[in-house]
Amino acid sequence: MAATSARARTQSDRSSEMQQKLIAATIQSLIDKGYARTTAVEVCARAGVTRGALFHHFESLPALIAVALSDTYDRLLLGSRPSEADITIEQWITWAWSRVSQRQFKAVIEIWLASRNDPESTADIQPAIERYKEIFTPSESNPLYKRFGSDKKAGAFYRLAVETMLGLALGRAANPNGAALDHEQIVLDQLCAYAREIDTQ
Amino acid sequence: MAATSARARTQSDRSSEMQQKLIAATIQSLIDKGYARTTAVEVCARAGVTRGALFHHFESLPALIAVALSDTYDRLLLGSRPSEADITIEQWITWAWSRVSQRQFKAVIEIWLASRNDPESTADIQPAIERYKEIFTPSESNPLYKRFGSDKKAGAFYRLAVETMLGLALGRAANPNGAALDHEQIVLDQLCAYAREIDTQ
DNA sequence: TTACATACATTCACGTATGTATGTAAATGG
DNA sequence: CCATTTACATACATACGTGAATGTATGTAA
Repeated sequence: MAATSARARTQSDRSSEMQQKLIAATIQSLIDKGYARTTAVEVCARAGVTRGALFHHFESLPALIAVALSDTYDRLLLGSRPSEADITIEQWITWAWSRVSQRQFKAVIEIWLASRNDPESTADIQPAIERYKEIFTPSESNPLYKRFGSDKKAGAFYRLAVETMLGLALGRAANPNGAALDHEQIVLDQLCAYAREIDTQ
Repeated sequence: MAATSARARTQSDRSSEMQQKLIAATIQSLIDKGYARTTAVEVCARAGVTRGALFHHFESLPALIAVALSDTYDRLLLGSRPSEADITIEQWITWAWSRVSQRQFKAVIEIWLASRNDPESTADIQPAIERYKEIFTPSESNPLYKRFGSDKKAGAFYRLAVETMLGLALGRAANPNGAALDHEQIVLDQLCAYAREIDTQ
């Protein structure tokens, strides 16, 4: 009953479905168990497959993690990017925090920190990390920054706001169940207050 | 030539010297190799002793890490706390960053994030983590906060500044050799600018 | 100097992770 | 419809980390 397209299950369908299952299981494992305990056994158990499937589609676990990171990147940050035309800094903060505060972002932080210490995986994962950082790193290729970067103070505040939100995200990641810090809203309100100062200037 | 007090090496001397050696090796391993690769084997190799020594003085590796964390806490943060009498917020930021920017702080972040995911160690380490957070968490027991917390805006900024510095510290920890981010100084300058606004109010 | 406690070193038994080699079922193409 | 490839599962070899058991050296008190 379930699969209406059950008959058209081509090889390439099986492949991409399996890969998506493994990617989802990887991210969830990173959130639940952290980087060190995200093993091939753990990921495959969550996906309901054997390690044979993983090693068929990916060269190694770090290779899978790298793909999972890029996938999360696209899904979380690029998909819903606000139009750069007439956005205020306050609106940008609201948008950015709505992304960074997602549970999936803990997976990103885990990878940032832990993969750096893992020589077996750093070669695979580092390129994906660099891609990730671009969106928050002001540069000419970043349309949002071009909007704010012209003004010196706005540019400095842009970078400050990013670091503040990363600090809050780190606090969530280090908290038992990823719960928000008590003073999270206070910090965000203060950040928005500073943003409005610049917006109304 | 080295040890002038070579003759007075009592048992308790040997113990505390060994414990200090193990603590130092643990912190350095956390900085160099991260939490997951800080094993009992690794720590003992750095300290130049066998695992027998470690397990003689500490119940387990997590227990040693917990002690190392508390030790770093005292050394890094409590030792040089500024006098709360007439400090400005800008001075406080300068002091706090001079602490958080130390390489040893990467060890703290590693523990914050990774030990949470390690059920074997969380019972040992969590109490030490709680101790750590107090100094940055505004509360009645925190003399620095009492100085700023009376003013609502100053209190909000205090918390914001902490999160911003933690974000910068995370960036350093995730960087190859713990190098500073390119825009670190820009963010700190902006933070100080906001601090002066409140100080001169 | 004898008797004991403390401080370590050595060894081994065990669990768990990785990578690979081999087997089998499901698609695809002639 | 059969040959071949693709997609997985199973089994095994290897490596590494932990913890406990046991052995040895060094300090300490009678």
